[in-house]
Order: sequence, then structure tokens, then C-alpha cells
Amino acid sequence: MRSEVLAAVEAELAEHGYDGLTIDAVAVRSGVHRTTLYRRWKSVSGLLVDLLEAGADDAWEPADTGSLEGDLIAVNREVQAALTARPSVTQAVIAASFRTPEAAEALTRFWDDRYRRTAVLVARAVDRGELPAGVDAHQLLLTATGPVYHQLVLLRQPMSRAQADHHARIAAKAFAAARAADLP
Amino acid sequence: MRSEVLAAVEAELAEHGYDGLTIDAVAVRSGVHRTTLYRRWKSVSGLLVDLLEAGADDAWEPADTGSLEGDLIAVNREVQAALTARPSVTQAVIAASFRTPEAAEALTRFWDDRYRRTAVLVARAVDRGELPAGVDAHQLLLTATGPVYHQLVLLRQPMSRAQADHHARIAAKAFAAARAADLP
DNA sequence: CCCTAAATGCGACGACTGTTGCGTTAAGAT
DNA sequence: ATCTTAACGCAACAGTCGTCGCATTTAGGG
Repeated sequence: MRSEVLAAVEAELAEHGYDGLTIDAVAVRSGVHRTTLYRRWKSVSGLLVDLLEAGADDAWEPADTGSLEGDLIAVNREVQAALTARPSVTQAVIAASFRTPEAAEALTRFWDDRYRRTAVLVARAVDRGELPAGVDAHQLLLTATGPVYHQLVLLRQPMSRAQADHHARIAAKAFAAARAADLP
Repeated sequence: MRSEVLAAVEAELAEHGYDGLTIDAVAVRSGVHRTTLYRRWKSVSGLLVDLLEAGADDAWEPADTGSLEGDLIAVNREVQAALTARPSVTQAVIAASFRTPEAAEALTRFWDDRYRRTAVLVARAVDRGELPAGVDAHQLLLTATGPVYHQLVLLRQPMSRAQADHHARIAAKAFAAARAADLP
């Protein structure tokens, strides 16, 4: 039952986008009654939150390519792919997060978890001597991923995978350069 | 009449936020009839778009501090201030942009204009020899402002002015470092 | 096999949003 | 001053969203 409903949500999302996503459409497509949807998921945002959490891999961890630059490129490619997918569940939940607090909380929980897990690649880079100890992992990841999110979500302009790669390299070099500048 | 309505929109925005912003509330507060609001502004998004365009300074231009780093810091401080203001019209329009195409278009027009104007500080830096010719201004500005937007709008976490400054410095150094790396 | 409780289907209802037709008012031109 | 036109106020209306009461089904335990 849950899977049918979530599949219907995804299909509706692909066809009509977030602003065209309605409970009734999900009901008729999934064959589940309106009332049941309202009772179990409360709202459209609730459906999207469940879809997000259903798609969240509990075992997810960032790729280990052997270099900070490579790791950041891998991260940025995942971000770019998630935001340009059709339909993009991430984009939909972002949209929903501006309407209901539940979606906003689910999204911050999701990102909080992801950024926390991704921090290990910074630790690895420190161990390799690519970065100085004490680097703020969140700040570094923000430098790498922030431009990608901003371009694709807020500015609503295209960003190729190559450009996403480039921003990853900029972040890697910027923080490595900071280290070089600290040396005598 | 227009100014009273926009003032009412801003006041309602401050009290109830975007998701609590309703046409009726604006009508009673401004003393203008519902129907008139629907006819002239079409929707809540229309009101916010008008508020954004009313607040947009036609003569705006980025500060000229004499250095790329200083200029980017000034830009990031404006962004940070706009996003943490109470109420933040920018945040409200961003929220509206996920519901109606009109708001999305108005927002991209606004940012397109701002980023285009801000590009002059990159040209100045090139003239001063701080940056190599041919630097992609948009990419540089994205590196500086992207993290600020992402942190404050999507991640919904605080970012101090000092942190915004830091991201401006990172961007300045990253692109300047790229130039140094190109030199023999 | 039956009994109980939880979940679902169903129809109807109230609340809210946006629209329309019509009368009234205000502004500008001759 | 009068006429014309556009904008506004007003009330009623339709469509949609979310909720509620009740009947039906399903699952689990005695």
C-alpha cells in the first residue's frame, strides 16, 4: 500500500511537477481513497517527506577516491544528479519545505545527516596531509556544494557536471591553499 | 493605494511569515477590497513580486572598496543581511517562486540583473591585476555567494556576518590562486 | 471459528480561495 | 459642467481542500 502510494506520488511529480501535485490525483492513481491519504500522510508535504525518507539509503557514505579533490567531485556529482533528475524528489521536498514545517524539518534532518557523514572525507584529507588539522568540514563542504545548489535550485539555471566538478576543485584548492599560506 | 497594500503585505509577512500570508488579511489591513487585490495582483505571489520590484533599487551597484576581497565581502554582507532581515522579502519571494511561475521569473530576473551588475567588480580586479583576464565572473560570484544562500535558505542554519566574510575571502583567494598557478 | 480492534472506503459537510456580474465612484477630456 | 472610461466596492457564486461520522473490511488473539 505504502509503496503504491509513493510510486503514484513520484509519477504525478514527474508529470505535473510539485505545484501540480494534488492529493486527489495521487488517490485516483494509487487506488487509495482520499481520506486514507489524509489520515496517514496528513498532506502533500507528508507524502513527499515519506518519499524522501523511503529513498534515503541508510548505508550511504561518500565515495573514497583517494584524494580530497576526487572525493569532492564525487559529492558534487551526486548533488548535481539529484537536483537535475526527473523528477527530482529533492527539488520537490525543497519546494514543500517552504510550505510546511514538517517538510522543512525532514529536509534539515536529511541534510544534517548527509553532511555529517560526508565530513569523513575531510578527516581523510587531513590524515593524508592534504589539509591542516582543525579545518571546518562543514565550511569546506559548503564551499563545494553551495554553488551547485544555488545555481540549480534558486537561480534556476543549468549547471553541467563539468561545472559542478570545477566548483569541487575550487573548494579543494581554496582550503589547501589556505594551508600553504599558513606554512612559513 | 499601492503603497498601502505593499506595506500591509510587509506587515503581514513580519507577523505570520510567508505560509501565513493570505489575501484576506492583506485586504482588511490595507482597507482595500479582496476583489481589487485579486484583480490587480492576481495572487499572493503577485503581491510579493511587486514588493520585490518596489524595493529593487534601479541605481544599485556593488561597493567599490579597492580590492576584490573587499568587494566580495561587501556583496556577501548584503546577501547575508537580505536573507536574515525580518521580514525578509527575499526569503518570501523565494518561497513563492516554488508555487507560481511568475514569482520564479521575477526572482530570476532580479538575480540576473544583480549578478550582471556585480560582474563589474571582477572586471575591476582584472584591471588591477588581481585576477587573470577571462575569469568567469558568474562562477566567481557563485563561489562567494552560493554558500551563503545555501546555508541560510536551504539548510536553514545560521550564518554570521563573519562567516559570510570568510566565504568571500575563500572565493577571492581561490580564483587569485588559480592565477598564481598559471604563472610560470 | 468467532470476537475485537484497527485500518480503510464512502459520502457529506464546512471552510477557504478565487471569480463574476453589477452598481458605484473617481478621474480625465472636451 | 458633462460625458466617458477605468477602477473600485460589494455580494453571491463555484471549485477545491481538508475533516467528520459511519459502514465495511482486514488482521490478530482467544
